[in-house]
Amino acid sequence: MKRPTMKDVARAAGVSPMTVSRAVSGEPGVSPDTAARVEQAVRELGYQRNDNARSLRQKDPRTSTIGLVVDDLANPFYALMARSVEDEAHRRGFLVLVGSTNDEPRREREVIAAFTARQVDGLILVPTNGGHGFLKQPMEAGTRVVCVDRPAKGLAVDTVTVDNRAGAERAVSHLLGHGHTRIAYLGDRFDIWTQRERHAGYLDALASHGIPEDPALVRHELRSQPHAAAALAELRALPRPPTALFTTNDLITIGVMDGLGHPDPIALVGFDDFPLADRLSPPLSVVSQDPVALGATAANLLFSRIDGDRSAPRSVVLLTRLIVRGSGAGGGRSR
Amino acid sequence: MKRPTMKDVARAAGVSPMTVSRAVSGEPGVSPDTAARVEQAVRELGYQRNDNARSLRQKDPRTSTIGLVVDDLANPFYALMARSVEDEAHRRGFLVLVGSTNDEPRREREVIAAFTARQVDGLILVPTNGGHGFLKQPMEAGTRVVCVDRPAKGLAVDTVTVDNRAGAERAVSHLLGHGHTRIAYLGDRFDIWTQRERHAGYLDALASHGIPEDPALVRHELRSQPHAAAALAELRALPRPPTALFTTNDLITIGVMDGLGHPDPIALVGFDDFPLADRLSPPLSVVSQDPVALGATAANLLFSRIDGDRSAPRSVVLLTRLIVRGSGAGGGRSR
DNA sequence: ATGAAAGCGCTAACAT
DNA sequence: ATGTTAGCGCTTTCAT
Repeated sequence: MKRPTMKDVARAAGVSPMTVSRAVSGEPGVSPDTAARVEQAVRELGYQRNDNARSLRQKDPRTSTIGLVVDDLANPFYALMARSVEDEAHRRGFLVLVGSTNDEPRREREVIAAFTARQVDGLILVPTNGGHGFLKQPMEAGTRVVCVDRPAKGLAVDTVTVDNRAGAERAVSHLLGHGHTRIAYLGDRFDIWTQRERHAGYLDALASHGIPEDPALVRHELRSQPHAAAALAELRALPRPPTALFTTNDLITIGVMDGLGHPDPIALVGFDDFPLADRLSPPLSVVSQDPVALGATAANLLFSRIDGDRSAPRSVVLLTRLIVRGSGAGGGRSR
Repeated sequence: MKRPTMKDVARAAGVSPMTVSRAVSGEPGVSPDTAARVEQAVRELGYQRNDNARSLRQKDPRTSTIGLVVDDLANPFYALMARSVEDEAHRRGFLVLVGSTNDEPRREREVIAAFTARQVDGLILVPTNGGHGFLKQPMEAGTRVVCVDRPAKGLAVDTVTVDNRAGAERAVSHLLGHGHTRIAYLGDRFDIWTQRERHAGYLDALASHGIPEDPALVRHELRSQPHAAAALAELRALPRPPTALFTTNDLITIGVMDGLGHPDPIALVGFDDFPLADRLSPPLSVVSQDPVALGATAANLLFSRIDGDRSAPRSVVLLTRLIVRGSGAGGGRSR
């Protein structure tokens, strides 16, 4: 039972393969009568056009396939983004190949190489911190690229991010506004661009309120919930412990939660909203970003490039939103 | 700047295209000296083999691409599954096309048709409730199919599920063991196989404890958190309200949470574990299933089929686990 | 409206 | 070890 080809359909319908091609692709120049006979043969044989072969020969060399390369598809944030990209692609008749990098430059390269070898028309990329020179030649050959969530150093392509720095600044200012002066920063890997931005926003807020930075209150490289919990315990053991916390992603926020109430209450604002954040005690105040909007914006940019837009690379910054729920007011001298 | 082909590389290296083919694919019969010259030309031109063209001509007609079709990629459960499938695929040098169906048979067909038109070697499918006759011809033509999370009615393929019925039975028995006799069932769309199974498990537990079923306590079609919350309110207004709840997915569990404490406390066991379920008040007792294991198992089955396994379709049932955290003990006469 | 010939980029099969 | 020929399934181009 091999896959039938146009030749088989042509034989069954008593026409030439070329006529089948036209009929199957809905092109003009086929009489209604012939079209019906072809359709009949297609149904009988269960014929389906081989789109790989098709795109090999077509004048317009598109495969109608894009690649989506994220840090980790299992991360709800990227899952939402992926779904959003998929919907935009589906609307346009495009398919989506997905790959996770684990933030490893080597795996990123492997995945992208496999994608371009399949002739994807474009790539939506959450870039790792590694170099991206390997993208130059595919891009010259026509592969369009859009970065999302973070920019790729030295890569001049459309990029969609959120205002990480301003969002962090607002979060920390909120804590400052409640009278806190000793605000700890709990962050993830500092080699991730978003983390550096959020740290800069933290410093911005302190500076604009005339609070000197205390290095003892800054922790980077918190890569898991236990790391975050341990960091909080250390901070608590300080001679002058913080009265408030700024956590830079949901994992850290959650990791730190259990230690919020005792011995003294500590205020908290976290980056990233997540389900149930409003139902915890205390309800968590967070900076929220919209992964669906990120994905849709990136996809729209990519498709306009695929459709021929050759203008200069654009940089789109989406806004974050501070959601005040209560955890930012507790602790400190305000209570 | 068109994409260079083997011909271009051949010219640059002063050899025939066939030699380039052999060199690039690492096949024997190329002198080290020639291989080096080819490699040099490849680098200079930024050549990359066109794998679509390759698979068109190869004896073994594989594309090393599989399709993953889920209900909704944004759902954390399927996102975890997808990541797990992707990892298995990556290990074997396969790529993954993804598509969401929204549980709509029509979109399922569209997505699968687009996948098979790209000659995917196999499909991992969370089937909708619609018919799957359209899969027959691709399968005869060599496309392997594995169902996951739920079976496809009338489709004889490998299927990986969890013991939904037994898991539900255990959950409800747990509540019965705490003295509850009026246990409500709050379920999602009854046309979803997993929901019917969980409902059957609910009835099993009642029956084995000699408790008659009370139709007033059974609610289906709860498709969102507000629906679930409203259903609980109605149940509470009953002359003889339930003292415990069995909820059949995380959305319903969460939707119902706010109404758990007042006016009377109600016990709860939910199907599906989710992040922070242990940190809510009360901590939620749940039946947990492992999406990563589901994905990995399905992928392994699929790849063994792709590798030539022609044995009869298998059905793999993974076990769920009852996680007792406290919410199952409250309410009822046990307090 | 239909078909024949050529060729997309690659590799199987058969030379040499 | 290397090259030549043919052809995968399709569409372009140019007939008719």
